[in-house]
Amino acid sequence: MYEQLKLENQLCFPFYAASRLIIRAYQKDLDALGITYPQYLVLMVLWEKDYLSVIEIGEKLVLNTNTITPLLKRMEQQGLITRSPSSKDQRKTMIALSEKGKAMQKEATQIPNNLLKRLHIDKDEEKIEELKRLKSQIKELIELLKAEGQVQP
Amino acid sequence: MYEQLKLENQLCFPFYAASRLIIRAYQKDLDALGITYPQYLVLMVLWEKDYLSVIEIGEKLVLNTNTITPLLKRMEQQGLITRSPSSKDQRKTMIALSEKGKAMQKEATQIPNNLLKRLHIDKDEEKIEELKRLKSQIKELIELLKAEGQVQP
DNA sequence: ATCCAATATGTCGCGAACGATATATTTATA
DNA sequence: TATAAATATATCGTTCGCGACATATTGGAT
Repeated sequence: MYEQLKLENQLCFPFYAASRLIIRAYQKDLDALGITYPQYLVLMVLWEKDYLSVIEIGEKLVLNTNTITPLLKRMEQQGLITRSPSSKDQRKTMIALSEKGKAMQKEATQIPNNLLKRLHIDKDEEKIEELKRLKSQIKELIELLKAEGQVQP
Repeated sequence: MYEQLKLENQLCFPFYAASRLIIRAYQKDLDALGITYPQYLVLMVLWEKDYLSVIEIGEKLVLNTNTITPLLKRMEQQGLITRSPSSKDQRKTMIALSEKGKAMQKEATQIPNNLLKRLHIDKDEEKIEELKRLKSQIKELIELLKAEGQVQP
């Protein structure tokens, strides 16, 4: 009984397990760059658009300042980024890529493809298309979850 | 340039974000029970099959002993489970549900459905079917990722 | 001008995750 | 039957995530 409480039948668990397994699969490449997975995410955000506030980065990664601030401080210590108050609004801490942080983009280009290689599907167009569709569906779910989270209690 | 490094185009990020958003959506129900999300997962494993070794639980949740041992100790302190060495193999620590842990199953039955309610799709058969298919696809990916992780370096 | 709510960031403490490593017990092998 | 290899668990240190709370700055409303 309580069929709905079997791990097998849960929606939540596959996401939890897949997320960690993907991060593990990335580990080797990230170790080579000397960064962690969340740090990699921050860099990706900044490679796309440099000079953002703490909260702007947080919005993109769905993370709060209590997670991001210490993360960014560690990245500053490693010389990947700089943190400086905005001249327009003294409350804001603006984040900018350092030369080291910028240079790392080139080294990181192969990381997404390496994951596909590790899964032996980098030549499998059909499988890659399937993953793209999967990604789109998950994005829809994310929007649904975000909307729910903003409902007033 | 470096189109493949946009957060938008990453496969990894949707899983990472979705996983955390789902856990957040569960939070209210878990708070009411006084447990965390990983603790909820451990309980689900034990509700399905009681009296398992640390490693057996770890295999189901894709977690190592360095994560699970402290987790189980906290659960023991809360009186949810008991930890005792196996008589057959003194190396094994066997985990069993306490009465409190067993009783919690009944209180937890509505948790999975509450998530669907929060997303306003609990009556939407079509959407639920879509999520089931999504779950199956993610499970396939998980198997692929697990197999990769076991390759000798 | 003054006060107040909103906004932006940071701090603190706890509970995961996980790599590296240690310890104890069992099993296999010489 | 010694002894090495395998197995099961635990410990330690670092980095997240995040709830709760504190601090500082800004933009309005009076």
